[in-house]
Amino acid sequence: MDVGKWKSIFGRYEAASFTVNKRFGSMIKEQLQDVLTVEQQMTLSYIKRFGSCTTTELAEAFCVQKSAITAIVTRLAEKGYIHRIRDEKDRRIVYLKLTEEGSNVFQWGEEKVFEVVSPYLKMFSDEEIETFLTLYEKLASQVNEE
Amino acid sequence: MDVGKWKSIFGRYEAASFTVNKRFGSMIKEQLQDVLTVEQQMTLSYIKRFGSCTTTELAEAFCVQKSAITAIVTRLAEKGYIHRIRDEKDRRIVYLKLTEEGSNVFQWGEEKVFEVVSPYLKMFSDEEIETFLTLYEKLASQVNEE
DNA sequence: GTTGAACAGTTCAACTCTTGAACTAATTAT
DNA sequence: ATAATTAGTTCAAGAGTTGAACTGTTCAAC
Repeated sequence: MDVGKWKSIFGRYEAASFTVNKRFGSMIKEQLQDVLTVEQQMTLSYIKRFGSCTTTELAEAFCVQKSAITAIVTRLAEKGYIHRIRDEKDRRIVYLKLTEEGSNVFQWGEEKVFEVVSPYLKMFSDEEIETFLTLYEKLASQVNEE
Repeated sequence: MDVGKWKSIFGRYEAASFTVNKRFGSMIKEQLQDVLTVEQQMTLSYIKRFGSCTTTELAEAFCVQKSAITAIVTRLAEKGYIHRIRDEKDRRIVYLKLTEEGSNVFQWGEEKVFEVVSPYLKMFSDEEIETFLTLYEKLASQVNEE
């Protein structure tokens, strides 16, 4: 019931996320120049966080087909940012790890993204940012339960 | 000062937005089937909201080059969802309008997106959702000031 | 009035990302 | 041993994007 209320809330969410995503996306892309694409930076980030991971894991985390990950990883490997290492026990599995250079490039990119995003986060009061993040994280964890 | 605090806040924001964007994006894409892409739906949405608009306007709103908009609009026009109408006074300008069919398809798509997103918004209390949206909108408006 | 700058939009080649189907190779189940 | 499953890749096709070059139109300065 009260469909109108939810349509209105949905509309507000839609508008805010559209603006934030498009603007941040564009600014981040600009900062990463021709060194990395946004998807490539996120891929390095994921591998960095877990130390190493598989194509299948990345595909699930990014909500895409495995072949999409293969393409991204191949480009990153060609640039020398990623190693492919076969599991010795189960030789179907390929572990992805950052190279030294990949780790450095990721660090550089992460700093660029930080420089884009953090000025806007700093416009909030401590209480506001904590409240906002808590609710955003709640949304994320709910969306994450499939 | 206190760089660590902001790195931590940034990290939380990054993680939450990654999850929400990837999951919602994937679910919305699935719902829109082969009828519309997410970008196409957003394009119809923008035109619907303003009644009519130009390539330049869309390029600014979407933070992309005008040639990217031309490509999307061409595909939508080929499907019969958009009309291109030249301004009689300034013949450089092309107004984009939804056709009857375009309007219907947009309505259908918007309902699909609503069905994906609204269940998650409904998991929040009235107060939470209001707080969250207010802060998200504040972020959006700050990001929007170029 | 003519000329040149600016503007709106399109075209094109090149690239990234994505899907889905077909495939290889390895492991597991029956 | 055979069949099913799993991990990953390859490939063709299509969407979205950029940036440069282009058409056509308007406007400003001389």
